[in-house]
Amino acid sequence: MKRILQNINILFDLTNEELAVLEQSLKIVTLKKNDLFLEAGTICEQIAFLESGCMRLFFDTPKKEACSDFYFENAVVGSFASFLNKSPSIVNIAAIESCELLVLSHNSVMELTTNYSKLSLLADSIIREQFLKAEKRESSFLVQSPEERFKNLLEEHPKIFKRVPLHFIAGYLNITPETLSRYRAKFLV
Amino acid sequence: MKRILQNINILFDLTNEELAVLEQSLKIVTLKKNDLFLEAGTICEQIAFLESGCMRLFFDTPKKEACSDFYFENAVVGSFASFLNKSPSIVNIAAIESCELLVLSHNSVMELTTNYSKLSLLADSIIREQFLKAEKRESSFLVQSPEERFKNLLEEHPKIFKRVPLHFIAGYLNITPETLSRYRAKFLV
DNA sequence: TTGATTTCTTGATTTGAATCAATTCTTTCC
DNA sequence: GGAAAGAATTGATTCAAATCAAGAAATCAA
Repeated sequence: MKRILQNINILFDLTNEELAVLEQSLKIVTLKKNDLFLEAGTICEQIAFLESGCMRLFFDTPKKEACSDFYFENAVVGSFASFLNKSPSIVNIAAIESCELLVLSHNSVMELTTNYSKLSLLADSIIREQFLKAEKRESSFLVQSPEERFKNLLEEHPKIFKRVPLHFIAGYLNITPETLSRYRAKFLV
Repeated sequence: MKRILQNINILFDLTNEELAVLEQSLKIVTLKKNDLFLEAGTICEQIAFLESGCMRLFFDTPKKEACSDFYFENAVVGSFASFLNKSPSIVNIAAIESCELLVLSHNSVMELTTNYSKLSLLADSIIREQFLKAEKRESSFLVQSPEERFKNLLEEHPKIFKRVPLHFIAGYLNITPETLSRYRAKFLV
């Protein structure tokens, strides 16, 4: 059984039936580096659990690609704004490394959450998590300086620097790669 | 009947029973200018519909209050992150003007959404809306310059400038009041 | 392996916004 | 109504990060 299913099972104590239907609904998808999971302008029709690899969410901009979020093993991947509203996405999501995803279609999600109460709890819990993340992210822009954001990321998620190209991290922090490079030199990373 | 209930009724075509239970659950609260609806560190135990007046959401920071969102008539007010997770809020919400609020407790929301399908749809729709808003807001920081954010706000929500003190707007745009003042002079507002 | 991209670093310069400071304009409320 | 507090403007200066510009290092592909 996939690691992600194990984790979900541990947290939500699924019945055999729930586990079975969830497993049947999940489609395994592999992406190569740089492959798009979601393209801005299209509707996010699916949500995925990231079994292995890492990905990034980014906005299109004239000059650069404004990287905005990273996903690692066990993350839930997708644009909830687009998925839930069935509206065109304003974000892209792409693989940074080769990735293995367990994908749920919109229909599957609806079916699973309406018919299985524990899966509905799982969905709720994922949604709740998103709200926390969004609030923290917004606060980071409003209350921290770029340098503070850098130090904070370094402290809380040092592994990101091992796996993600620095120019993506620069985008996430909303600074240029040059500035990130100087921060790194300054703090002896 | 309160305007907000009318609007909800129009959108969701409630039954008489639904309308009645919703109305019974709503508690009318009035706030004076600067009164707090939610204080950072406490759990957001209630969500409100703003019947009249306007409010702001802001983060605590050492120097300034980093204003982050505004609410006007018909808005849904609260920290979803704190409300849904029952976790301490990292945001404050306060009245900018005298406000009349229709308040729902956490229990009421749970009861209403589990027992009345149309009210559950209403809740879902509010949640969906939040995701769209959060994604747009994040994109504004990553893809727009401060000056572009200003011009955009001026174009899309000119009335904000009529009702909200400028230093709050400056916080929302993540610039100083001085800079906002100069933008205004530059664009002849 | 080597040549070619791409990524990262380092330096010099520019620039936009913050800061500091002073004044005017508005509210608020005794 | 007038004093006091708060909000907004305007100017001078500083500063942090962007930009511009090479190079170095690493990755990729032929």
